[in-house]
Amino acid sequence: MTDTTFDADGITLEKVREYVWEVPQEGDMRTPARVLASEALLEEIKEDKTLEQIKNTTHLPGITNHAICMPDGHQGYGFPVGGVGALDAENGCISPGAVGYDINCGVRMMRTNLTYDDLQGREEELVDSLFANVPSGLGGGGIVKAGVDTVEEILERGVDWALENGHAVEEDLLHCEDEGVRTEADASKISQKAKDRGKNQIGSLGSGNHFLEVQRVTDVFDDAVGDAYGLEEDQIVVLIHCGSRGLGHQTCNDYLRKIEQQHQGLLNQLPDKELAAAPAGSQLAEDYYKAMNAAINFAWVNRQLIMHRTRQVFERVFDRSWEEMDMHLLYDVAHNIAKKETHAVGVGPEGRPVRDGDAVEHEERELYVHRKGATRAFPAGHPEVPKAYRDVGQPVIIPGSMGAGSYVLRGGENSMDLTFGSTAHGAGRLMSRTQAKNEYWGGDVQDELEQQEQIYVKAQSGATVAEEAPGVYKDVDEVVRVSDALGIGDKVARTFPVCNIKG
DNA sequence: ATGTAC
Repeated sequence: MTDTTFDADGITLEKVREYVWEVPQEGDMRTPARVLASEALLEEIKEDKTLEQIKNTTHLPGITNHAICMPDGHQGYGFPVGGVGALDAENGCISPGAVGYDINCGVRMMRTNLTYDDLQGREEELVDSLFANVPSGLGGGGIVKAGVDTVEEILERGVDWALENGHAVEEDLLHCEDEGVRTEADASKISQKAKDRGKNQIGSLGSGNHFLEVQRVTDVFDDAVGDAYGLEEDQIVVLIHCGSRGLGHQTCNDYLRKIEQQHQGLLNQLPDKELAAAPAGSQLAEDYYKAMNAAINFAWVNRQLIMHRTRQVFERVFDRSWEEMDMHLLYDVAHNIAKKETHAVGVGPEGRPVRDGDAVEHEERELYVHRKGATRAFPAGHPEVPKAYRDVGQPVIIPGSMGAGSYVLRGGENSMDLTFGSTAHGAGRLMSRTQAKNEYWGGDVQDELEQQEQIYVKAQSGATVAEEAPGVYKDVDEVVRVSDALGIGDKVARTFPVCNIKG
């Protein structure tokens, strides 16, 4: 390691500038790979296959500018969790592994006008009531029990279905990425098996790192943006982190197998089978995109039902209407998706995308922006930022571990130039689930959190608590510090857990 | 992440 390079066991990164590192283009790489991280985070990132994977990603046809690894990057299926890959939507490809198994895993934050004082002494009652009323854990059981026809409606209509069926109010849609619906969804592109898995899971948290957390706002770093978001110190908020459950998982699996079979030519060009991709314009690329959009809609309805049920739980516990408690959706943002987006891309003399320094002009290009474990972070003024937040930028919600709290950021000024409008999505794991279960015991973790931090955790399984112990995660403060310093997602507020329910 | 294994 020198001032300008970082040696990571066989892969040498060159420092472009503070927090920007590059794996130079070589061999069959189509572009360089970039890692946005501090030296401290790089020391952790280099411990697994993250760097190799982000390098592999640059082999995908149509990769534009560079494959990008976020400060919270870690190893995933083929493509790192914490990766952004913008692939040309005309001449490139789309890759299910670069979206992730949990299609539209994401987070939403709901505000309240309660303060920490209002809750103290009632944490147990609240956590018990949430746990009893919000389905969680592996397998079936959701807030809505329905048939496949209902699933199909949800797949195509997204949160609009929830609105029509009394699980949402109009404003909920406005404060959701894409207003809670991907219109290019087609339920007929989702397998019967996936729909069958989904029909018993409409409105359910799931397991693993998914949770519902009641939190208090401990810091507001930017008063003006905090104001626009309706956040102030000591306020109680609710954070919901979950995805598309078995339906999304099945959909990812279905299309990976089909793409592996039908696009072997492309597969053979790639260094890792897990990056299997369908060429833009192919039938499977179109089908996967429509299916993925449908699974995205399912996940938004899932988070919506859980949020609305949480309003009802608060109504019972605090004996007031949710409107009186000001329980409005701040924002819902996905962190496992791909989307056709138009971005300004540097183009060389032959009209092909080139690195910015070599560009003779910039052109608007349509790209499949894959964000896997990465959050959209559009800056102020972007037309896709809801009107209420347009002047300050899109809210970005970064969940931390259950002992460390979470952050609210706003899309930064540099995000469009550096990351196709994206930033990190969380703390990132430090150790595997298996390793975590050897290091921790769920009951001990729970007792310690309650006694030392006054955090009340209730889970279906002790193993899940061990797997999610605060110590298995990277330092979320450092991840957010780097995002803020790069100007891709700026710090707005920090929260700390009060009650947490999980699978 | 996931009815935690093709």
